[in-house]
Order: sequence, then C-alpha cells, then structure tokens
Amino acid sequence: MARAGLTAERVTEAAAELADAVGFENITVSALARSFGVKDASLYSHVRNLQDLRERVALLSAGELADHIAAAVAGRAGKDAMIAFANAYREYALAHPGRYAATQIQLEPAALAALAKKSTAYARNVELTHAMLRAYRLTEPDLTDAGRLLRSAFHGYITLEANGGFSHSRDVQTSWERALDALHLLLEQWPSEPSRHAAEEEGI
Amino acid sequence: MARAGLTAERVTEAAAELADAVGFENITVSALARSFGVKDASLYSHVRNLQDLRERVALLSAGELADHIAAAVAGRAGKDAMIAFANAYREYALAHPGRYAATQIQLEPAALAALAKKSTAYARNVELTHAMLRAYRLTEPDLTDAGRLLRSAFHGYITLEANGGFSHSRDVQTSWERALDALHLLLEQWPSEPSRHAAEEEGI
DNA sequence: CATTTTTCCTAGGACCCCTAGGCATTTGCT
DNA sequence: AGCAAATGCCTAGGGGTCCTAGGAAAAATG
Repeated sequence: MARAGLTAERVTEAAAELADAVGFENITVSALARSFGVKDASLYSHVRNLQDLRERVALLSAGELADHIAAAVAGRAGKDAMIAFANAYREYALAHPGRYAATQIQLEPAALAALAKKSTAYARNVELTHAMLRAYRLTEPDLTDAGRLLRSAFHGYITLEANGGFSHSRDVQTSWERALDALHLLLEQWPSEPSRHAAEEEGI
Repeated sequence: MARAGLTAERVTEAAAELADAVGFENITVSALARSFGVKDASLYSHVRNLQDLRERVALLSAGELADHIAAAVAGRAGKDAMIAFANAYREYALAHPGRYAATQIQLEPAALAALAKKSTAYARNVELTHAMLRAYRLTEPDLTDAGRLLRSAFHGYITLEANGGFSHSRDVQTSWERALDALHLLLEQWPSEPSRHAAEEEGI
C-alpha cells in the first residue's frame, strides 16, 4: 500500500488546520489520522502523544503570530507601530482561532527548553511588545507593567470577541479602534507613581 | 442500598468543585460519579449530558461571580468602586479557576432563554460594569467602548496570569495595582473623539 | 541485491459518553 | 397502613478516543 508520507511537520500543520476548524480543545488524534487516511496508531511514530501534538501546534502558532506581527510593525514607530501591532495580533487571532488558542497553553518547561534553539517564538512576542513600547519612553518597571496591561487588553478583547462576549449592538470594530486610541493616550501619559490622590482617599 | 441523594444542584456544585481542582475542560461525568460513589449512568437522571452539566456550572459560576462583585462594590463609588470591582473579579477568578473558566463558554441560546427568569447572571455582570462606569460620566457609545476595554483588560490579565503568561520577574500583584491606576486615569480622560493628531498622520 | 531503517498496520486495553431497560426505594393517595 | 406511581440508581452494552506492543511492508542504505 502506498504510504501517506507523514512527518512531524505535516502532522503538526494538519493539526493546526484542524484546530482552526473545530477549536483547539477539540483536536483529536483520530480525526487527524482520518484526514490522512491512516490509522490513528500510525501517528504515534511522529508525535509522542496528544499533549506533544498540542505543544507542537502551540510552538508553530506562536512563531507564525510573531512573524505576522513583526512584518506589520516593521518600519513603523510610535502610535503607528502600536496600532499595527494590535491589528496584526487581532487579525491573526480572528483568522486562526484554533492556532491562537494554542499559543495560550502553558508549555512544559521541557518543551520550552527543547525548542530554545529555535529562537523561542514566545520570547520574541515579549520582545516585540517591549520594542514597540520603547517609543513611549518608558523605563523599567513601567515597561513591564505597561506591556502586561497592553497584552492583557489585546488578549482579553480578542477572546471575549471570539466567544461572543460582546453581545451589545455597538459595532465591535469601532469599539476596538476606540480602545486603541485610548491605550495610546494611556501610554503617552503613563503614571510613573501610584496616584497620590488615591493614596490620600484610601487612608483614614 | 442506600441512595446517594443526588439532585441537579448537588451534581452541579460537585462539578464546580471538580472544575476548580482539575480544570473546567477536564471535568468528566465518570469522575463526578466516582466522587458520589455512584455509577456514571446514574447522573444522567439529573443532567442531560456533559454539555448540559457544563452549562449548569457556567450559570452557577456566573451568578457567584456577580454576587461577589456586587458585594464588593456595594456602597462604593468612583475609583473606589472600580478598584473594588477589579479586585473582586480577580479574586474570584484566581480562587476558582475552573468556575471562572466556565463563565467564559458561550451558552446555547436555549440555555440562556431557559434561565432568563433567574435574572440572568450574565446580564448582571454587564450591568455591574456599566453602573461602575457611570461615575466617570461617560455616555453611550463611550460607555460601551470603555466597558469593553475594561472587561478585556481584567479578563486578559487574569487569564494570562493564571496561565503563566507573565514570566518576567516583576511582581504580578504590583503590576496589577499599577494597571488599575492606569485604567482609572484612562477613564477620567476618556477620549470622546478619535484623536485628531492620529488622523492627520494617517492620511497623506 | 541484502540489510537495515522507517512507515504503517493489526490487535487490544483502558477510559470516557450516553442509551435502554429493570429493580428498588421513596412518595403520595386513599 | 397499604398500594400505586414516580423516582433513583442499577446492569448491560455500543461507540469513540488515547495509547502500547509487536509485526509486515515499503524505502533507504550498503
């Protein structure tokens, strides 16, 4: 019988496709085997187990996401860069929901270490965030704090949007653009110290 | 043989416990049955199927979350209310990760409609957000936009935190407090129109 | 062409979801 | 209290998934 020509890469790629189609949580070794016209046991020559498969999809996707963002941000600075970053991030997440979900799982330290040589897609994402923020002249620890807030807002907005969390009639695209305007403003005036006003009102 | 005394409520409650222990995605009818010392087929008298069980946990949790927030916000206004809201939200999510994850699934319209009489926990959460924001004197559509950004930031921060997305050494609690300060500032100066500055730079 | 390696297979165990149908316990009615 | 009805939990069983062990055929290597 002619062989299917499987490799770890092809399997991972197909798993990513499947994830986008049915959701990352719902990918299954059986379905993957069916899509190759192969018995499920055959896949275990290329992938250790389901968890391993998921981690491979996660690493693939994180790399793609970083590439997509890097391409969008290249040559831009300041607000332009921030907007481009945010839109690239959202585009990828909405176009590839399964892959994006994959990037959110926490990897085994082993999996991370094994792929450290591949310029860890994960670290790149954090680097990209920091590079983008440097235009706002923030220094540590503000850089980390602002980066966390920004990534939280992006990630939160996109997952809520994708899960139907925004039931209101207000247009989602417009809200997104307004959110980016607001975040830009926030970065320009990042409060370097906890507001004194609040501290006074708190104490008694 | 003595009966276990199951009801839909007790089963749902136990499922919520289980979700907090092993993760919402990993709750299983079998494990639940074992925890009651009962065969798994027995649970299907109280719960239609696994999806039904998940929806029940989601509704239970959404109600608890709304209660927790409402209690924290009661009697507060302005920044106090915003901080209390945010901290209550985060507390619940970190203390009950499985339940919190449950609140993020999208419910069947049928499930929502069936529970509409129970003052839909979901609508209450949106209401609470809007009530909190009214102190900032925002009007529609800014109210919706700001609410979406705020919920996104909270949700995003918490899920990233829970999934180990903040690997940096900077203290997570401090970052959170700084994020709340920043968001307060943002709400006080919410930009009612897209910034003209950006519009000029965009065009050519 | 012979040997080694790789790819894919069959067989099978463990766990899970869910349905059908039956006995036993509890409840409600007279 | 006694009896019927409703309910709670059971056994039996089918189908799906993950994964391992060991074998056969194809491909790669000498």
